[in-house]
Amino acid sequence: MSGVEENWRKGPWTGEEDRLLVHHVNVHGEGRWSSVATLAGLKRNGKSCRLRWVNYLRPDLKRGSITPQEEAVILDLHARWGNRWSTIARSLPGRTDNEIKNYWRTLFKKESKGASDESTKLKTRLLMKRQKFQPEQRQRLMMQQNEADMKKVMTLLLEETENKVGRYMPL
DNA sequence: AAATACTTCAACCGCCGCAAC
DNA sequence: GGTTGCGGCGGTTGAAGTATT
Repeated sequence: MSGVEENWRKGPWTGEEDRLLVHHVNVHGEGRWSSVATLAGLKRNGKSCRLRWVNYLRPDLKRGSITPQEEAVILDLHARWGNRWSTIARSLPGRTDNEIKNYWRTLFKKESKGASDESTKLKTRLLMKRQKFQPEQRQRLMMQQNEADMKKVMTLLLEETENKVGRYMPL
């Protein structure tokens, strides 16, 4: 314990703070977040800087709502991996773990309220799949599947869902 | 038009694993 | 081998926005 109480800024980021952080990362690259505060002139701790960059400022982030195809991918991967949001996010370029986590929670709320349209029927089916999936099996699968395998799975899944959920109404 | 309920999502918190010392 | 600091992760919160009454 250092015992030193830092008075880091908290709460929503201002435009100026964003600008400073983006500039810093553009010049120095990602990483070494704990030193970003002093280097970039921000009164934010490293975690806060990293989070802001990863979840909001990264240039490769995809804006806009989750597509039906992405939703199907999320549901299926959640059935495989459980709440491993960062793992799921790696299969959805431009989407963050935070975004997926929030989306899942929203979806789950809707689900629990009960609905009968086509899209929710598919969601329910996929959720049932998840419940049947034993933890040991999931563990074994985790050990077996490498990144290349995942890519294959994702390609197949996307093709499959294009056909299955093509009639989805966007949320 | 105002009050209230509900939803969304950015950001924080606490924990864990890992690397450096 | 123990300690410390950092990055990353998942769970949670609460402010702001939106819908409903």
